[in-house]
Amino acid sequence: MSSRDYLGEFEHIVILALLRLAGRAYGVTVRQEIEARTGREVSIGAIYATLDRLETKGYLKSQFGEPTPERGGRSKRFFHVTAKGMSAVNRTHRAVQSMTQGLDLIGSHS
Amino acid sequence: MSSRDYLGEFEHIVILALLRLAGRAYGVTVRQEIEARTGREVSIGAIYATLDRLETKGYLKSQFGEPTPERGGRSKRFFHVTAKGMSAVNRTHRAVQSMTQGLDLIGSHS
DNA sequence: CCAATTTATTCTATATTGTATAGCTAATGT
DNA sequence: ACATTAGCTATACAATATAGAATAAATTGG
Repeated sequence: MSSRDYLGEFEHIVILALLRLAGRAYGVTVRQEIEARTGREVSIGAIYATLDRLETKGYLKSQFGEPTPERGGRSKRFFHVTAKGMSAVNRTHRAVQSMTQGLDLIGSHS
Repeated sequence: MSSRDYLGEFEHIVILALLRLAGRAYGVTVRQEIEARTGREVSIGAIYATLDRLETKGYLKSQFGEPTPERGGRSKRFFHVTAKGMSAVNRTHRAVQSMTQGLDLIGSHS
């Protein structure tokens, strides 16, 4: 466990997107999922930079997929969260949770 | 609402500490609260830098308190969260919440 | 097979956050 | 006045956030 143990705000969002996209997570879908869920618009460059950083830290692994039978376009790079990545999300979650405990914030009850 | 609408990871933790400390939040207590709740150790400088930035953004306000009847020492600078700051926390919370919806993370059920 | 089109990734550059250490100030007590 | 205490400021640097332009790999039409 190195000095920077918590996920950055955006790293957190991105890794959650990967978890919900499960097997079909790659740049474009990650971006869509974030926008669809939160309404937040992010550049595709921001997504990849973050994915790369997370992979470097060992929180993600990626592999290129076979070309799909669609129109055209380069092959997708699929990402998935590693066990180490899961610990990081959980750690981050626990921290916020413990600080939130007992406070009355919107969406915090039930 | 400017381009950077979400609280950074540490900003988030700090502002939550202020909320739970209510009227008695100043550098030292904020640091203690974070350490007590999360076990995370941060330098006092990190705390102030973040408080200053949040205040600059209008998320916090501060004022110096009267000297206390204790041993000695400089007077405390008390911080409180503004309405704008509350929106920011809530916005940040909602984002994570919406991305977490339905996922099975530790501490996410109940 | 070549050019155009499509989808996706990589590069690069900059602003904002995270974080620590050292140094400075304002009270109090003697 | 001086030492001691508690707390705040200054500064510097590393890591993260973010966008835009450039590049690459497929597919299809002619």
